[in-house]
Amino acid sequence: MPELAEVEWYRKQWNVGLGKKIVDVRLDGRNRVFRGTDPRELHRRLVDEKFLSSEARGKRMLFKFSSHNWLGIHLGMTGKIRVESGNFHPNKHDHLVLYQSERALVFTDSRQFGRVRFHHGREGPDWWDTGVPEIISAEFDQRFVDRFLDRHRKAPIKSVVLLQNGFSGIGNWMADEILWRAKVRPPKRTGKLTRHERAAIFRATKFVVRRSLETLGRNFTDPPKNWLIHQKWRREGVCPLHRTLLRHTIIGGRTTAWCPRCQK
DNA sequence: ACCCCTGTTCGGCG
DNA sequence: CCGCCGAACAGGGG
Repeated sequence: MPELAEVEWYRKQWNVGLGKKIVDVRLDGRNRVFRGTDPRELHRRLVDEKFLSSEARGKRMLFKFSSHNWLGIHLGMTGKIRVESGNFHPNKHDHLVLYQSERALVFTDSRQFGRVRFHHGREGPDWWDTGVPEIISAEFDQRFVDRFLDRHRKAPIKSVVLLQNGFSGIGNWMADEILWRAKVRPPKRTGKLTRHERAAIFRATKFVVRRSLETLGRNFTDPPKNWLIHQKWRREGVCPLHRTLLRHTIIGGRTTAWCPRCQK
């Protein structure tokens, strides 16, 4: 599921455990989700430490613990974060469980495309600061977008909006939502976009992200009824504007829905 | 049985 | 070396 707005919602699920100590950790270090990290160190260092804070950037999350311990989580396609009771017993896909006295903080991921990273150090993990601006920040402006688009002239715009180096946190449904709102055809080569279309893509990106954070990101409620996402997966999905039948294509290996009437 | 998938990474190709 | 694309990862759901 998770794109930036859902990630934000998942991140907050563990907030109920803020300020409380981790009393035990359960994990299977051989699991793929721990690739590139040392799960034994994670286990050893987190026990007895307090959960202090968390933050999200794009689709990534960072959880901070006392004594300079940091936990990074990426949910991949099917990852989820939730809270269970203190006597919770993990099931097959519950790859990481942080027990506190009153609850269990659980990371689960059936397909194991997600990832858990651990870092110990006063400075915080070097993999956290990528230099890519958050879409809601002021640094994500028209100039940044223009420069990014210029670097990918040959690719279809749909693929470019999915690149995390530029459009941090945008995933498949948000990309389609943005291009539909900007009235741009997803297969269009990025280098063929007019100045006007680039501006529309920039504005639509800001808008879709902001509104998604206010709905999905806040309490997992649906985005507005007149958004494309509600039609995109329907066999007979129609454009929310004037009920034209949507067209479906594969772009960059991803299912893409768009309105042949609105999008040029 | 078969095909689909809201993500990322890697190898091949041009 | 760079940019682009398809495959692979792994499992559940339609």
